[in-house]
Amino acid sequence: MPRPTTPLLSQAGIRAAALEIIDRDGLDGLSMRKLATALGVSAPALYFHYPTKEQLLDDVAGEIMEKVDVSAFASGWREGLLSWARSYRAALAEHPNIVPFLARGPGQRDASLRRADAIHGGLVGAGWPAREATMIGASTKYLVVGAAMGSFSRGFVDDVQVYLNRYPALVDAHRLREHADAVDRDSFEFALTMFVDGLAARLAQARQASVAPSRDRT
Amino acid sequence: MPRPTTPLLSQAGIRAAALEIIDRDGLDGLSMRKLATALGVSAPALYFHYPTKEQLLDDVAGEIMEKVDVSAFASGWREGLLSWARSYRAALAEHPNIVPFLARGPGQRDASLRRADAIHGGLVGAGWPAREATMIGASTKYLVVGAAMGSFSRGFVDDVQVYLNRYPALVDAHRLREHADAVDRDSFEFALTMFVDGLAARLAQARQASVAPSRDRT
DNA sequence: CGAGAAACCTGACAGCGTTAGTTTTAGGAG
DNA sequence: CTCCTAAAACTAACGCTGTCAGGTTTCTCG
Repeated sequence: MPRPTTPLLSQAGIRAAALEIIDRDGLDGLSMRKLATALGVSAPALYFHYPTKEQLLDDVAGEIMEKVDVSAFASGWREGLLSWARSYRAALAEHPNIVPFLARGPGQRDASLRRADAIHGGLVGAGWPAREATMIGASTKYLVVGAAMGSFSRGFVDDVQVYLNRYPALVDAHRLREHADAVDRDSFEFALTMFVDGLAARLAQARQASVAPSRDRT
Repeated sequence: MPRPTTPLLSQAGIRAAALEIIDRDGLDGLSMRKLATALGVSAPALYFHYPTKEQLLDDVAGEIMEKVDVSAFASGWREGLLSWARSYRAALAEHPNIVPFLARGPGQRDASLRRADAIHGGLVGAGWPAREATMIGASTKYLVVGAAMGSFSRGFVDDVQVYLNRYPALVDAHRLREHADAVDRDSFEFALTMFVDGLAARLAQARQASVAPSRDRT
């Protein structure tokens, strides 16, 4: 019974089902056949709507990235950067299983470039040199992506004995696992604050230097 | 001709060959059959030395992490942190294709915990509260892992556009790559500096507060 | 009303990680 | 020196994967 009277599939529907499976079963848990079954369809039917699995994942990732907010640079570079970083992290934390995929592809889709442009422009507009604006953007992204992948706290085992005997500095670390998510969130916020504080100090110093230039060693 | 007079395989040899393929062909480019062929052996022979591909990759990753240096905390938390972060990044940058794999593994092997112990201990010994030491460790790892994921190839490409506009004659992938690497390296160093500066300011402030406590607004 | 494209189907291919069962050799026991 | 077990390789095969070819039905348009 091919060619149904009303189409069974759509790109949006495929994306939604794919993301659901990824969230539930992990990235490796998504296969085209399983996805097709979930949609009540045979696997090759998907290829009518998406040329390849990679393209599909690219689109899913793009959809997630839509929630990233780069609009707050209007209220200052600090606000813009914080808002960008937080919304970025929140978007990834909502679908952590897709993060490993982001490690791969070139992913320089159009929307991604537009975001990069908004960030860079916001920073330069606030007085940052272009070169440093690039580095700030890259740095912030490091933080977000690293935090999304890292999950530092999950690296600890739950066996207290191990720590007591062999890793004396980590005696309390076993507790980390219980509130792993909270630790990760706090650590990200901590890192972001430290980084932005460092930036602010640098910018203040640069401005002072440009007012009274070339006066080393007061 | 099974059971050769002298063993054809060893764990170390398998690891070395696997890493070579990963470096050359990427993580997806490594298959057990290809690895076996490269070693002049049939695929199932590998399973005599490694129970699973995941375990093999785990070991390869562990070998790479051996080069990470956590010894410099003896010279102060700042030196320790910088040395750890830089050697960590260097180790990952040398084999960028394996980084996506690290996204998975919780890395709770023995060596990994020993490193975590050294870092945490070094920070606490230098006067950081335990909770903040945890967050500093996590934050630094975020930075390193995020940077290792190659932000440039995968995101902040606007600078490439600038580069192309400025030097239109040099649409040379090689130079472009070099430039991208340089931006990544500089950005990492920048992020690390800003972060550590922020930390230093916080520690100084905390010490001052503990000397003259609860005196807001001088 | 006929043609062609759209949207599904079944069947198949090569490659994947891994298991089962076989074969030859090495190393130690009697 | 012989026998036996365990080691270290082999071939064959299973179920899974992403993807392609080709067939079938239905919708849309001239």
